[in-house]
Amino acid sequence: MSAPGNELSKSEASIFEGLIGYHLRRLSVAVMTDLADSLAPLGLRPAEASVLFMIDANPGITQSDVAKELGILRANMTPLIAALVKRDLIQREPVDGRSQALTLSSRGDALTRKAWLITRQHENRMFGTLSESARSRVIAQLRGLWRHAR
Amino acid sequence: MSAPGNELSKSEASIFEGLIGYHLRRLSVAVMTDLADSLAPLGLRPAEASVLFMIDANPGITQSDVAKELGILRANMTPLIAALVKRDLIQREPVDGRSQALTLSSRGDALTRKAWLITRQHENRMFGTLSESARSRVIAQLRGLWRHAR
DNA sequence: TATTGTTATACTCTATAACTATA
DNA sequence: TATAGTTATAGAGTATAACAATA
Repeated sequence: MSAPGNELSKSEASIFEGLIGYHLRRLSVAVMTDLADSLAPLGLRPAEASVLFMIDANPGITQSDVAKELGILRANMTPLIAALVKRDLIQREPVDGRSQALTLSSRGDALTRKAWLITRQHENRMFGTLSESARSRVIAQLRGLWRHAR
Repeated sequence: MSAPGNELSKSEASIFEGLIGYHLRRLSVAVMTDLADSLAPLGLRPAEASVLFMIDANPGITQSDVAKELGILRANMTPLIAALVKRDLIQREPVDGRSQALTLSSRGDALTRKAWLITRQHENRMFGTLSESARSRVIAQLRGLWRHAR
């Protein structure tokens, strides 16, 4: 958008300029695209990486608890988890007759460390112009708006 | 997330707490969901409403210019525009042998006014806790980060 | 040659309903 | 009765390639 010589830029701005939701969505899409591109060399999508981070921080967590934490529907967790098991990134062990405890395999642990490094580099690339205190303020602002919005 | 008595909340926070992208995405999803729910009674999705707003502000704009402004691929504009024409919300008139000028029909104009009102009410509901100056600062912040990110 | 619009296609994300087996 | 996980399915959003008609 807003390409030089594009005569629509002015009116486009006047329509959506005052809408926070518009700018929020536009930034979120750009950031997610960059994260997806950054993780792609590892063969991971953002949702898969977030599942690995969750299991890494909570060894033995069950599939449905990962789903609850990440806001993913249980029905959609099944193929996601199955793909990670098939790639030998995570292991499943029965807790009882229903639940499965999830842990990272050694390959999964190594890949998760790489994914976490890439995610931090991505954050610095996207938000590195902000000071540490500015980042904290932004996060506090976004958290507050989210708590009110949901 | 963060339901009372959920013992995973602490570790969930510790993983993603420092990531602006995480909070950005979470807020964007919540806001978009509210907007979609708000527009649904009109039979409009956010993308369709944004197309109507664009045509309203730029009568005679072509399909591909709407696509460029909104970041929608031309291939995906075809069914979107076709549906709005079929509902008699917009009209197409040939500019030359290739391009089609888009304008709102009287029904489309009436619906667009309702959609705009709903969008403003949605914004006030989501961000009404912010003062006018705080909203301007948030927009400036998001714009700056977007220009750097894309 | 480049642009407008179309068609076909495919992948991802999200969502609901119905089913099993277990608690 | 409620929960964990699965299966099937469907609707959106997004993406690429190839094509016809026109500039």
